[in-house]
Amino acid sequence: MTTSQIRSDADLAIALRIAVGRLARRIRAERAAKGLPELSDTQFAALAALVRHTAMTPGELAENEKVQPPSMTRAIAVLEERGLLTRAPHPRDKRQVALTATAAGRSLVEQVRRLREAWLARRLRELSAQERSVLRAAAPVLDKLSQS
Amino acid sequence: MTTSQIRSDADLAIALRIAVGRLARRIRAERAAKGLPELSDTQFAALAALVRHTAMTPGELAENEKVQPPSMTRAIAVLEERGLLTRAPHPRDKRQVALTATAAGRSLVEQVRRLREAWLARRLRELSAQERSVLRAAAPVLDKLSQS
DNA sequence: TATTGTTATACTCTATAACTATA
DNA sequence: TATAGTTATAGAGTATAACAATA
Repeated sequence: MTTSQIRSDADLAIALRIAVGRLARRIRAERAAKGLPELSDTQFAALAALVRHTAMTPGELAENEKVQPPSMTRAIAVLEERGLLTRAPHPRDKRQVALTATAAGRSLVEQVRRLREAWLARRLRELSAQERSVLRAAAPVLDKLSQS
Repeated sequence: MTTSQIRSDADLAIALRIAVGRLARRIRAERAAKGLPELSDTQFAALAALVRHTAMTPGELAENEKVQPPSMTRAIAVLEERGLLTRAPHPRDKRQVALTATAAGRSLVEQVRRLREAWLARRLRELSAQERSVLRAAAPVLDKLSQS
């Protein structure tokens, strides 16, 4: 089927699955391209979470990224070696550790995001004004879908 | 920023990046959920390519999925062990191998797709008719974006 | 006793290099 | 000589199980 023949919700689901999957892969591919430090998905996701929520613990990060605690331990070790995060004692619980992104860590997350967004913004400029306005209307709906 | 305040193309790029990335992860997560045979991304992508284009060679599959030939050799070996594809001599070139998905392979690819689309179709039914029509208009534009 | 985090160990996936068979 | 595919081997990432420190 082609996307110009979307009738039922089932057809819409198929068209969205294909387009969203391919677009997400294309956006993700922009990370590796530009000589930035290579981080795995888990490492990057953990660092991005720390940029957003400061002083998270390894357990919270593991839960957040749906990996097992030992996997997060390893990811954190790599990020610490590269100076992208620091550890501090947890204020109340001596078993836990409070992690914080360094300035270098925050900067790296921003650079990667800018790369991805720049690629997408270039593609958007190649669309017609009408196509862009369709996407502008769709963005909040896609966001809602993604949160369900 | 929230998606209700999308003004510039840069803002639109940010909103789309976030929503598309999250939605793609959510759709992909439906594969593992339901007791189907576990296949890696490369294995599944190779099998899906064989469902679409019959009698591909290992080299074509490797090129198609952007992996090195030895990685595809391994993926093919797993798919063959599980009875999801079969090998045949290449008609002209004895160095090459012609691969074909078995009935079981085709069936598995369809089941995984149905799972993902069913999840998405359920989410779509929770939207208003107007939201669905916005997505219906956006699907071809997203498709075009993803192909650039 | 339960929980947080780490270490030990094994499995999977991918890559590069070397090899075999065919063109 | 060059090409298609495979085998050998190593590196990165994740998981389960076992352990130490703390609650």
